[in-house]
Amino acid sequence: MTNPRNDSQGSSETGLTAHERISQVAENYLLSLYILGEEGLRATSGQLAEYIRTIPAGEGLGTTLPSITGMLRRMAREGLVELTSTKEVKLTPRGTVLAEGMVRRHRLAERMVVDLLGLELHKAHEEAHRLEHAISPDLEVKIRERLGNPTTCPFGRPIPGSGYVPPPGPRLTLEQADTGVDYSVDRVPEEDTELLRFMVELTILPDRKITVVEASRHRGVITVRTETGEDALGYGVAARIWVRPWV
Amino acid sequence: MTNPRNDSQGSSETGLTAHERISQVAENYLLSLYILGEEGLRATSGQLAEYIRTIPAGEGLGTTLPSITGMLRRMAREGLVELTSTKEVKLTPRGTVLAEGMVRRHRLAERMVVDLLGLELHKAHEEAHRLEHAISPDLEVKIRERLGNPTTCPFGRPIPGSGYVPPPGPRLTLEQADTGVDYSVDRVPEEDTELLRFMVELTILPDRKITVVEASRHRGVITVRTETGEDALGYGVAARIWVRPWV
DNA sequence: TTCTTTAGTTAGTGCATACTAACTGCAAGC
DNA sequence: GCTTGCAGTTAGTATGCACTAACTAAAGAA
Repeated sequence: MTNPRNDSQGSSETGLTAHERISQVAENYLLSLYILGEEGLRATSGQLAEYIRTIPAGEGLGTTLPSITGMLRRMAREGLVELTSTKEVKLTPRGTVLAEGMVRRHRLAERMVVDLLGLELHKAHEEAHRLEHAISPDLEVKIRERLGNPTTCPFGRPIPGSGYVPPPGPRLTLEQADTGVDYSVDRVPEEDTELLRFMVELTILPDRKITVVEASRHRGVITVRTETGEDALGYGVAARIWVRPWV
Repeated sequence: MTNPRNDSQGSSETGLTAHERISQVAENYLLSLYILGEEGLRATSGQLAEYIRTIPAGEGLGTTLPSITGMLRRMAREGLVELTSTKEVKLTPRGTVLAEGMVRRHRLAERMVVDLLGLELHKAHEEAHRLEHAISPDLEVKIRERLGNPTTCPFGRPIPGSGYVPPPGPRLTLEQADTGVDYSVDRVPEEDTELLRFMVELTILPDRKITVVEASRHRGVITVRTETGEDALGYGVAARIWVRPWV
């Protein structure tokens, strides 16, 4: 058996972490399930497959439906998830705790590689997908301290357990935004490296100002103005960029 | 198959890294073999078992002789090692390159967690054993830059490919050191956390001054004076602390 | 209502990695 | 020169996690 280890690490701090030893594959599943939930998507095997496909961090894929069924069964056996009758996957309380830990470490890792190590933003997500498995409770505390207790990742998503408070005002996508109104970027997609490069260029980044200059629905193009210039986005892309009113 | 992936990352810098995708277990073996070589030990399965036992970073042990035999066979098949007739294990050129990479990342990780994240020294080795598997060529470059191209890990061991030049003068263990002469600590054992705590306390740390006050072979005790005080060490411990003449 | 499509499961396999138990082959003692 | 012991291998087995192929059930099209 590869799994059954009972470390008794136990982070000395907020008591957030249990840090049981589960496989990296299971860790990926937990993280994926958490994020699906966060995005309000139905957590089915199919969705899971889709999300897991975006994890490039190497290992041995695990992307076909049967692999997922099998893995979920194992995780259900371990008490990490429940398979509901409607073919949906639910995190158990225990699974939720572990999933939160993964997401927390993932987003802290993103912050660390960007803020502390100066990695280019578009590489942060992928790097974090490796590092998230390698951060112990002790190290997590140090990273958090060193970063000054950040509450979001560099893409604007909240770090679980960080005391994140959503900024006031409604959150909407750029697609839904009004023309001529100033918005603050809330969060941006993190996994599309090419898109990210472009967004860094145009400073479409969390907390930067953005204004829709023109939305041409029939052309499927939205023109935005940012601190650094003006450029056009497709509706599909615009729908994945979240903004909130500029204060 | 879990293995056969052909990433084409390729660090943009010194050309040190190929970064093929091999399993973490194989990575641990490579690292262990490299270090056995470095210590001048005969790299047999038994030695390997012993060293691997000191890797606490979790996974599924792998510590019995048969496991090691099997793993070595697989690695031989992959062209990472050669099993000589004398029951010794030799790294192939390819294995050597990969092993060096592992050791490099391991020691950079140690530096990072200590110098950049403020982790307590006695935890550094274990953390690095996790992180070493999660550092991509890109990230490695950033870490190295951020650390100012260190040439040794915090325990005084050279970082392969860093341009480390051994300091002048003979290197000897504290056990062999002359009484009353000033030495500079060269390297200290890294895996014994309790011992490390003590050494941190007494500043028996690389580049610090140390003097043997009294060596009492029959009692098996060596008394040393450091910048922070004076205390006694057993011969066994003293034999694992390397020093060089104080300049 | 029947047919087809789609999502998901079950069945059957393969490989990596771990283990225990039993064997071999050399070195050290007597 | 036998015997004992240790180091290491071989045999046999288990588990995790991946895959393909074949099945099923629900949803939509005809």
